[in-house]
Amino acid sequence: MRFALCSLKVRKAKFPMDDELHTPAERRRIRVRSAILEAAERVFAKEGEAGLSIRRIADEIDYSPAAIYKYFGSKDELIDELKEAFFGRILESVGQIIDRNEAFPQRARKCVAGYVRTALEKPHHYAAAFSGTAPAEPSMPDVSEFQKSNRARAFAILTEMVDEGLQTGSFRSSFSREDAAKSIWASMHGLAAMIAHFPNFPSMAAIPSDMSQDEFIQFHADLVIRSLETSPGATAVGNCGSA
Amino acid sequence: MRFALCSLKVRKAKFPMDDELHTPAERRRIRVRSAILEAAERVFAKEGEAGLSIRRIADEIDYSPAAIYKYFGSKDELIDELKEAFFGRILESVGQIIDRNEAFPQRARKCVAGYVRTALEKPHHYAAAFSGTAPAEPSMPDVSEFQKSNRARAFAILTEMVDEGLQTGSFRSSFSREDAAKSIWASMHGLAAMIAHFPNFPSMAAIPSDMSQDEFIQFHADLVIRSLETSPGATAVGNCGSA
DNA sequence: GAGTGGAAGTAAACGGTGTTCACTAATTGA
DNA sequence: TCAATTAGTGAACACCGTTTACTTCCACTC
Repeated sequence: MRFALCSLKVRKAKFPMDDELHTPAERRRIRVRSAILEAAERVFAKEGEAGLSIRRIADEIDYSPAAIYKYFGSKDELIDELKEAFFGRILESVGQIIDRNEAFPQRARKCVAGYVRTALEKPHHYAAAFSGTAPAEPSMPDVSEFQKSNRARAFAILTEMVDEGLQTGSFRSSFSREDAAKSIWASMHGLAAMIAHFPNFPSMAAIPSDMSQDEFIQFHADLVIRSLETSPGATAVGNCGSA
Repeated sequence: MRFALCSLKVRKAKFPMDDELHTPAERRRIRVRSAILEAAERVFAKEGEAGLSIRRIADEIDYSPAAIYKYFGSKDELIDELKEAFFGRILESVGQIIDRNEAFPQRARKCVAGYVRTALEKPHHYAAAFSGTAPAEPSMPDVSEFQKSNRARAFAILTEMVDEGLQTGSFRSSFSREDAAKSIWASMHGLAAMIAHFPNFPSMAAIPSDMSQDEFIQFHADLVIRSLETSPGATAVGNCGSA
């Protein structure tokens, strides 16, 4: 009795939604799945993407490598989940900053600096999240699927912030909200990527800097916001408050 | 006769400097070495870092995989050389722009835009050049070694440009030349990395843009330079000349 | 409680990777 | 011409992601 009907994805049981997880089997499944992700997280943070292998994860939790494929379709799928969770953490951190009761341009600066700082709490993760030439279309099949991703939500937050800047007159009215937000994103991503790549940027071999990394992040954030401001004469550029 | 004296790197003959390459053996060695690099280049540009394997290169030039190790110490060493050559191309392109006879702020903008555009002629290369958490100290042992690298020379060019901006009064005098240059570098790297990762940035799933990619590069470059200007009132932001 | 269907988990294998080693073939210099 | 060095090779090692056939175990129905 070996018919191939419905043969694709026979093995991998579906992951129970988190609204209800009554049966012991489901609870157990969630526990094992989390253990895998946590082990992966551990290895990843310590040794980067290169050091992360299915066999290594399996070792870490005393499982066989094949067992992991009962919970994740592929290594990429597993790593994508790590990245998504990581972006969730950045999102949360930036969200906290943006919700604070503070005057606009200063809040915007802190928002940019906060993104970079949070991103760099796990340099390996950040580097990996943007590594390689990436998901053009196929991996993001559905529009609504993308809008639920933490990347997209982070971008939405950024756009709202730009909107506020435009409406309060802090930012030049000729800028489109989306394009300005994308430019900000590119600039702050650039610094984060730079530091993730050169661990002690802005200091580099033979080109030391008199700023600490944290001061430079603030400096860069000031400049990024300054580029959009209506009259950037008297901004905070130069004095580098760190929080 | 199997003493271990001087046993490290016995096999790999040293690569002849390019000042004199008289003997046929040396010429031949250079030819083979170049063939390897060209094959690697070919595969890399087409399939990215993931598709590049020693065996694949060997296939391409009808050699055995082991032969390649007579010319390169490791795969990483080979790839590093590809990256370095790639940065050389960016450097040359930006250098051409910066040498043109043109008014300052406009030239600076074109310089930034030029970096991004040239970087993206080979997206795979650019993504790879900054992939992973990178050479902290060990791979850049010598200061003078670093200063000869194309990365360092590119940075030097950027610093000179900032200097010009400071001296002509285009840029705010309170900025340090190095820090301003590093901020610019981070911002333009950010856009390049973004496009290398999302091939049709600034358009993304569900968030289209009314700008073409080239227009957006110009727009971003305008903003980056604007962030440093003394009085950025009447800059070119908005009108997106593409060359 | 017995039995059954399906999920959990595993050992072994497949085809791939970077790299090394012992070896032969070719080239060079004296 | 002969010795020494170099170029090049095939086979192997240790690893990788993934699949397959298999056993074990659990939950549910009769």
